[in-house]
Amino acid sequence: MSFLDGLNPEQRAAVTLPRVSALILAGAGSGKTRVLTTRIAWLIHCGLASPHGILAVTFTNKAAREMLARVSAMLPLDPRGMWIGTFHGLAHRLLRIHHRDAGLPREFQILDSADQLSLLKRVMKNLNVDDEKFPPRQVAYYINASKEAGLRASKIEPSDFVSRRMNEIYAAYDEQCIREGAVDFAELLLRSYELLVENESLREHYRRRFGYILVDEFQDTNLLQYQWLKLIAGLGPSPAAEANAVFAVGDDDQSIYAFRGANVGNMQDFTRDFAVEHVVKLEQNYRSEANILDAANALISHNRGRLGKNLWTATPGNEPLKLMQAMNDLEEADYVVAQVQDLSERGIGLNEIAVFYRSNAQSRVLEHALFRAAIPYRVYGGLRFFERQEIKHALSYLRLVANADDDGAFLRVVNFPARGIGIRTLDHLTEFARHRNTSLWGAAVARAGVRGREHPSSLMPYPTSLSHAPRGVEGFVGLIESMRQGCTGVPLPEAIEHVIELSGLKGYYENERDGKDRVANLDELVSAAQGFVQEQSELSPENMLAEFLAHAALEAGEYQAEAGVDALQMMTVHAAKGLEFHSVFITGLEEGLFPHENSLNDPGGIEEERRLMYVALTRGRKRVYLSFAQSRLLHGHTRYNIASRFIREIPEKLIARNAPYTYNRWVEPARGQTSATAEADAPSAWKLGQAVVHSKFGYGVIVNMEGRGLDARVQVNFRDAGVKWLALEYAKLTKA
DNA sequence: CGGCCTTAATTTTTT
DNA sequence: ATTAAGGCCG
Repeated sequence: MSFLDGLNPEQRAAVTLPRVSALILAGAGSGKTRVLTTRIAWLIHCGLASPHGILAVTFTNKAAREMLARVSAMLPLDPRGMWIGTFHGLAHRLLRIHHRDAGLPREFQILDSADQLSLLKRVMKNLNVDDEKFPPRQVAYYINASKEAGLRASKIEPSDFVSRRMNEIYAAYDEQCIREGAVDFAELLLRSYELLVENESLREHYRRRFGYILVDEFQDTNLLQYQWLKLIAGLGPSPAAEANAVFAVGDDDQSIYAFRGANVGNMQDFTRDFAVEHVVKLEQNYRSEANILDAANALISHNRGRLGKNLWTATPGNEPLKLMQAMNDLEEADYVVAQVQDLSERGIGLNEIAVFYRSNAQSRVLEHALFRAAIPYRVYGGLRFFERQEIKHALSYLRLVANADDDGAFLRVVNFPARGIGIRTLDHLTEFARHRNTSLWGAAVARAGVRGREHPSSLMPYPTSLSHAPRGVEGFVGLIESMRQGCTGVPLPEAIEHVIELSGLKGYYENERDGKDRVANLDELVSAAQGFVQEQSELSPENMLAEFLAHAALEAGEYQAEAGVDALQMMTVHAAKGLEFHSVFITGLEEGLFPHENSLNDPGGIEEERRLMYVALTRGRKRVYLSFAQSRLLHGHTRYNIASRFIREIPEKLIARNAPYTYNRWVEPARGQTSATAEADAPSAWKLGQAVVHSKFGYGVIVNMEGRGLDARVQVNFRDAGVKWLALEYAKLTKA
């Protein structure tokens, strides 16, 4: 078979495995996606499975799209029979089909994280929870973690007063979700899981259907996702005699989502639960040149408890990694710009060059420098299209049209654009709604004295001219009613256009000083809907709106994808997973930033950061540039950092430095050097950013100072001992 | 009620 | 630095 050509023996073995469960340990750049897609093509080609019988789960929408594209390229078939998608996407698909069995309204909506938080805040306000003691974010975390552990509020035994209260909020939150017909991300998984647990015939149906299940990025699955898989594969409450074949592909060294519940342990559990006999290791890397791979291997060897895998390459290459020590973040950015220009002049396309950073906040300075140098760039991540406020507003109107009980959507747009509905009015509506156990919309309708949506014929007339948009609750109710009428039987893009116009959103932003982009985005939303309708042509028109709204929540989306434009690629390291580039810049390699300070506290945090660094390194094919800055403006204040430990964990012989080099002055003092005390130096000698040595804590950098003379204290960021305040009078501090 | 102002808090990563 | 929330005045 031609598509088996060019596979190495291990890849071929994996692709052609019989109908058994298997774990594929696929190192970075070892052809993982190729193996997955070829496996699907092979199964279908050999008649072992029909497209209908294949379930392929990926972690990102992008990966799902790519898989679909590559499979369709290999086989002349309509790929729509296959279920290929993300966990959330597939769970959503199940729930849409079986919404009745799952106890959900037909038009249920998906809450993204921001929606979830605002709903939660409302619930907490109702319960009079002190949000000082219970920060909504933490409560949200508790709820999500509980759901990911498969636990409903009723199943949790509170151990203390705090968790009792948390649990009360959790229960109230879920009730409110039901009332509004809203489902958050974790709920998609939990509810579809429960659907299958409780409904044996459904479970049997899907188990029989999906004889072959393939999972990408298995190391990133959480507990609930793994249970979900087991259920569909036939290892549920009433285990089938023979479980389905689960083909799990993963790399423990690239597990970078433990912070949100991913459980690498699933890999070991999997081999046990599915009695896996075939563990295939893909260890040949086809991506990076030897030096880069050596660096990555050396770095990751500092982690303990790995499954054990040794990546090698047949590609030679001794181009050293380049390391730049910059005075500050501006200089670092200039360095990146200069190097990018150099690469570009050598004929490397900008699309083939990527700049990575640990957190989104770091992109700003880089962007500024690139802009000045007139280098086109594209930033991935950051504010997503569907998360922009004007888009959220427009979607909220649509959500109200689809499902009037959506209080979140109601609150978002009831007074936007302003129509004279203030806090007082809303308090009344809220009170009324609570009293009558109805939604805010129900309360508004009652107050406006208009019949509900069951009787659209009794609409009050609504002016099409917007010169004097109706105000007050009546005006709003009339507006939504006429939107609802204007949207029925109309193609989705036109319906959206209608809503954007009628809501007054467009007019509002047209009159705003900086509203140009927002108007453009609203137009873009219509285009997005057009694209969506074309792609989803098999959907029935009445499902189209709900599906589009779900799509918006599930795929926050790279809609401004300017494919074809040659632009430098900028992204967080997380966003870089799965990609590869000719040249890669890893910036901000500083203690506290990368590894991030927040990761230092939790167990395994450093190892996850190291895996993140490993991912970053292994993205590069030919060249890797490392950089760090001694000082950096962050959150409006200058921070003084020392070089990341990850730099030291790469063998020196693989690195070329930008200057005679001192590792940010971590050089051991010459033997016998006199160690002066603090008092011996003039007070003015201590400056921010000064590198110092402490007899006990070792090497560090002064990051803060206060007081004078004998009272003077300095804050030092130590390489190994963390950040400490020291009294200069007593501390044995030496300039390094 | 609504807009404008000040103030405070926030920031790791994202499906 | 940016943004969310809170307070004040028209």
